[in-house]
This record gives sequence, structure tokens and C-alpha cells, in this order.
Amino acid sequence: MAGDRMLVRFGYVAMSVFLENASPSRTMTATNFRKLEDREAAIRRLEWLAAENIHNCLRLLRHNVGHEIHLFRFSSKIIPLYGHEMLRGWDPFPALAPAFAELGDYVKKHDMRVSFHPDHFTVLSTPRAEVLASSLLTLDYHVRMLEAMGLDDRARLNIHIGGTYGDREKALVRFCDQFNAMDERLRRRITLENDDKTYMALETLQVCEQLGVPMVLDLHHHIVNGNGDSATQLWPRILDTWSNSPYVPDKLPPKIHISSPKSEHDPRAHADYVELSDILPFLRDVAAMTPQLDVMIEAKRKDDALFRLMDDLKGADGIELIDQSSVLVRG
DNA sequence: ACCTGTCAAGTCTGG
DNA sequence: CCAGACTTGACAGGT
Repeated sequence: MAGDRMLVRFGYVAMSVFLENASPSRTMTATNFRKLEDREAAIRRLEWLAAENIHNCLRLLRHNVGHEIHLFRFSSKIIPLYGHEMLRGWDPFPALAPAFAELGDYVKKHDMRVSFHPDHFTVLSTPRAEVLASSLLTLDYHVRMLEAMGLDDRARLNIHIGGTYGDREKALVRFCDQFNAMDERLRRRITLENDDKTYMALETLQVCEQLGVPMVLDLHHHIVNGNGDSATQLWPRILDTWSNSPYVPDKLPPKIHISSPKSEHDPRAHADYVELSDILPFLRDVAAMTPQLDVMIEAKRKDDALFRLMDDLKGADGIELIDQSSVLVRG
């Protein structure tokens, strides 16, 4: 690959708008679970739903292979009600081991990059012990799924820093302390992302540098919560968080998130599709210094948005199509 | 078949 | 100090 050309692979999140009846996040409400007389039967129902969700993840991956898509983020809601306190003591993993193993084998066979994004209730900056405990439980749950799939550290959990609690510096120190106190088994799976309301890219970058954690830059969040800083100027340091991290194995390219604002009135919300103008300038800016980049599309129209973006890229200057989800970008 | 209110979880804002 | 917003796909219950 020429030095000034960047290989970019695009991926999408959780579900396809084309596959029918392929939800990876079927569930049962807690109220409904409680209503069921036979607890054992209710738990079997949860495990059946989870197995369905895993099977639908496999269908999604097959769909991805059919369309040469190499990047995918799994839904976090694969095991319904997992972590709920009324299900203390329930361990669904033995029953789900074969299904997870089959899913992981498929990932490895096709050399896909997969990830999770534990939800915003996962907050390592919290001052509350019970919130920290449930956050650690949530991280452990996601790592257990990756382990059940037999996936190595290239499969990551991407999270945000969390709240400020009226003192952002103090909250950052607490985040770092609580991060460092975690088991290395969890720590080595983490990536950190700038968010749309609280911790900006520069702050997230500083934490990543301090902790040796790779940073996922969300370009859309950076536009709405970035203090006007240039993403391109921050990029060399963000790249270094990938090459310098003790937690990053070889052959794991840096990753960013992109999406377009829904409207002027509601700029933080995600639009159906990604505008080429929201991503192409950045790609050109960083192409010369970045051999390879993975880009996760966070659009309402999921894989449809990916296909449309690829269509738009076809007509752009300095773009060479590699396959249905990848391009070379000339700097 | 379709519609609407509700849902496990945390934090922040505004009343 | 407490209620509501935030965000989102899917359930649950009704027509």
C-alpha cells in the first residue's frame, strides 16, 4: 500500500434494515418475568430468547459476509434481563456456550472486527459504590460474551468516561483510579470515546494517554461537544493512543465513529444517513498519516446508510473502491 | 394488522 | 428535593 493512501473499512451497528425478523435484542420485560408463576420456565424462556438473539447475530454476520462488510458492533441486549437483581444467581452462559462458540467461530473464520458498546449506565467515574459495582458487572458480562465466542483482545468494549458530578477534574481522577483498580481482564478490552454532552475529545484523549487506552474518536460528538477544536489536529495524538497502548495487539487499526446530525433543531440526534461532507474532509486530512482506519457508521438506517455512503464515495475524487465496504483514500 | 404507552439501569437540569 | 428528559428497539396490551 502506498504511503499516502489510507485503507478505510466501514461497518454498522447491531441490526440490519434489510433482514426480516432478525432482531438480535428480543427481550422480556421485568414486569412480565415477575408475572410468570413458574420461575424455572421463565428462565428457560430468557435463555431461549438469548439463543435466538445469538442466532440472529450469526444471520447478521452472514449478511455482512455476503456484502463484504468486515466491521460490526453487536447489540448489548443479547441476553435479556441479564444483570437484573431479581435474577441474581442466574448464569445463562453454560446453556449458551455452544451458540456463542458458533458465532465466534464465524467471526474468526471471516476475520471480522467486532465490538460492543455497553450502554450509558456503565459509568466508571461514579462516586457511588453500587453504581460502580453494577458498571463492573456490565463490563464483565460483555467480556464473558467475547470470551464465550473465543475472541481475543482485538474485540473491544467501547465506553464513555461518564458524569462530572459538579467537578469534572475530580471525576476524571476517580475514573482513572477506578479504571486502574479493575481486573486486567476487563481493562485490556476497553476503548474510550468522547461523548456528546460531557467529556470532549481533548479530555478523553488526555485520559487515554494517561491510562494507555486506545481512543475512539466520534466525529459527530466532537462537532456538537468539542469546543471548536480541530479533529485533524488532535488526530496524531489519537493515533498514538493505538500504537502506544499496551492493550492493543498488532493488526488492530484505529477506529472512529461517524454520523450526521438529524437536523439543525436537533443536532445531537442521529440522522437516517451519513452525509459524505461530514466524513470525507476528515478522511482526506488524515489519509497521509494513517495506513488503515475503521469507521463505524451510527445512522438510523444502519446498513442501508453504509451502502448509500459507499455509493456516494464512488463518485468522489481520490477514492478507489476496494470492495463493497472498503475504499482507498488518497491524501 | 396496527397503534400507543412503557421499559432495568444513571446523570443532569429545571421547577 | 423530586420529576422529567435523554434515547431506542421491542414488548404488552388494546383496538
